[in-house]
Amino acid sequence: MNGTEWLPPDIRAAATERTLRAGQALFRAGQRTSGFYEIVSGRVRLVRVDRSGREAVLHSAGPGETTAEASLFSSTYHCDAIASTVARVRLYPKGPILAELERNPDAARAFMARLARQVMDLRSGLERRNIHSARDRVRHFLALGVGADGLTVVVPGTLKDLAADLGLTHEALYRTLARMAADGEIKRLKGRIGLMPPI
Amino acid sequence: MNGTEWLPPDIRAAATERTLRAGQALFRAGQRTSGFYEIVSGRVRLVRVDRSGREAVLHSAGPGETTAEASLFSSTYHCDAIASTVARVRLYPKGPILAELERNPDAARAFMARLARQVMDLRSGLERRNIHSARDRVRHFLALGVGADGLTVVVPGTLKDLAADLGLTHEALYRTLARMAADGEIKRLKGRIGLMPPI
DNA sequence: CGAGTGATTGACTTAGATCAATGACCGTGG
DNA sequence: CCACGGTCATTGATCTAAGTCAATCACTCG
Repeated sequence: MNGTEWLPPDIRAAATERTLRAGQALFRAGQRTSGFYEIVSGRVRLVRVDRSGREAVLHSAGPGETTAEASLFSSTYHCDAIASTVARVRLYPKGPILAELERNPDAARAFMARLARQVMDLRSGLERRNIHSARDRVRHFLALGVGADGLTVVVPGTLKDLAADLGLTHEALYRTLARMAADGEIKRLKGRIGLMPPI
Repeated sequence: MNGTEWLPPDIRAAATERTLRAGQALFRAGQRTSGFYEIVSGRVRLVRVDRSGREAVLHSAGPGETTAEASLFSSTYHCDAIASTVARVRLYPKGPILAELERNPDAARAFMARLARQVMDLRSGLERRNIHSARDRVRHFLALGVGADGLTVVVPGTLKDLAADLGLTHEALYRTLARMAADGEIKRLKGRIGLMPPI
């Protein structure tokens, strides 16, 4: 879902890489946009800083994720991008990308499909955050994550990562899973969670 | 930001409206996709139902919002759309829309820009939900919402709506705003919130 | 073999949810 | 014109789920 496989090879080749020190700015608000970025390693955050110096994080992207796609459609950046750690990023230059999207309907369609999918995923994430109970939040995740078998859900990465995704502390997630397992609602498997039919 | 102004007039004209009773399905998972919808009035939710009958809400859209955009790029729906209230919806038929996007680069670009912008907004929403303290969540909202003057933030709709947006109960929001005002961090204005420079 | 990280569980605290009541402000229909 | 029902805004009291701090075990990787 992440990554840039959807880009035609020639465009991908046109990308350039760059390394940032922790705290270094990738771009600043007001600067002319040069394209969007894929994070190769490390983390980069998009922040908006108010007059009083407080910063509000808009997005934080890690390896394999892309950031600042919207910059393709505006002439200047509207926020700062700062490396949170040492980071390696890959710039996909605006001009060639836009030209390709204009010329090649397949690329355009792929890009739109990708964006549409992202919108959906983000919406379900947001919807999930509206759920207050930890247990129901886990249930929501499980319901959306069931594989084709309808019986197991693969846990992407570590449980800690999942906890962050769900907006819970890892302790809260461990406890919730433990209780759900004790109640026979789920079964803990290696890297997966098994769903038990209710009664 | 919401709405469908970006669509060329001829396409907008091709849309058809339809009224749903509360609880009535707009479409079901597995059905062939016919296009995406704009909600004219009422609310429609996208839900995925697991074998055990529990439903997980993916998204809930109100007046002026669009839903199921991703269906443009897949042949069948992957979730159900159910009217939560009596609702009037407007269908933008897939075929003509896709054809237009293919033929007209400007429309395509507008569509992509719109999606990209949505992705950004949703990301900041998600980022905000990662903030635990109600006060910091409000600060995040304020920091992102400052108008050009850099001094006031317009509150879209009622405070209740805002509370839902922020993932707080309305009581919690009222209290937080009251405390922030008492501390001189903000000033309550009619339909807006004034920011006070720190000290 | 340590050092680092994930997984897990316990004890304690707190912020925010929940329940409840009140006043202000509509619009509207008799 | 005003009484009524509805919603928003606001504040108080109480409760609880989840956050925070802390300790332990298992594991993997140079």
